[in-house]
Amino acid sequence: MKYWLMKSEPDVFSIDQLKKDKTTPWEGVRNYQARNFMQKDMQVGDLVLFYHSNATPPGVAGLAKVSKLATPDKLQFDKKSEYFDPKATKEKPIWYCVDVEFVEKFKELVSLQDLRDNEKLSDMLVLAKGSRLSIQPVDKKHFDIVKKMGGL
DNA sequence: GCCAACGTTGGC
DNA sequence: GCCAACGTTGGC
Repeated sequence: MKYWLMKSEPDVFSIDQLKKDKTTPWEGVRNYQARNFMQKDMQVGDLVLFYHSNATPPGVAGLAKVSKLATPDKLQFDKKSEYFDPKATKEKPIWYCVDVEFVEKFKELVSLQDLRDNEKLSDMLVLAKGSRLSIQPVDKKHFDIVKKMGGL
């Protein structure tokens, strides 16, 4: 069982939306490192810190879990989508996404500042300077602390 | 809206 | 393979 942090802009897709939808394909990732995590490392049941980026304030909003192994991201074939990739073919897809299922929303958002203020989290990837990766592995010890900070 | 940091592209 | 130019992310 592994642990992850996945970023989403709440204006685009929030944890409340995920709660409503129950599950969603994590489409639109167009970064190779992030794709590789989904395609190669994620297993069904892995737990996810659902992070709101570009928010006021930014931070971890709750928990989700991987509910389906990676399959080709269908938006890469959709000419009307902003995520269309002309180099991708059905035979040789380039982009993959897992399905993510709602688990629980935190009682209160654990803000980026809250994470920074906790010295036990000082080596968390999301706190590293210039860290833009939208999907990151998280140590179990960090996951447990953040979960507790979120009141779960 | 600004801009630092990082990723990608493409000419050579 | 190098690297300048460009594009994107995401905090502020």
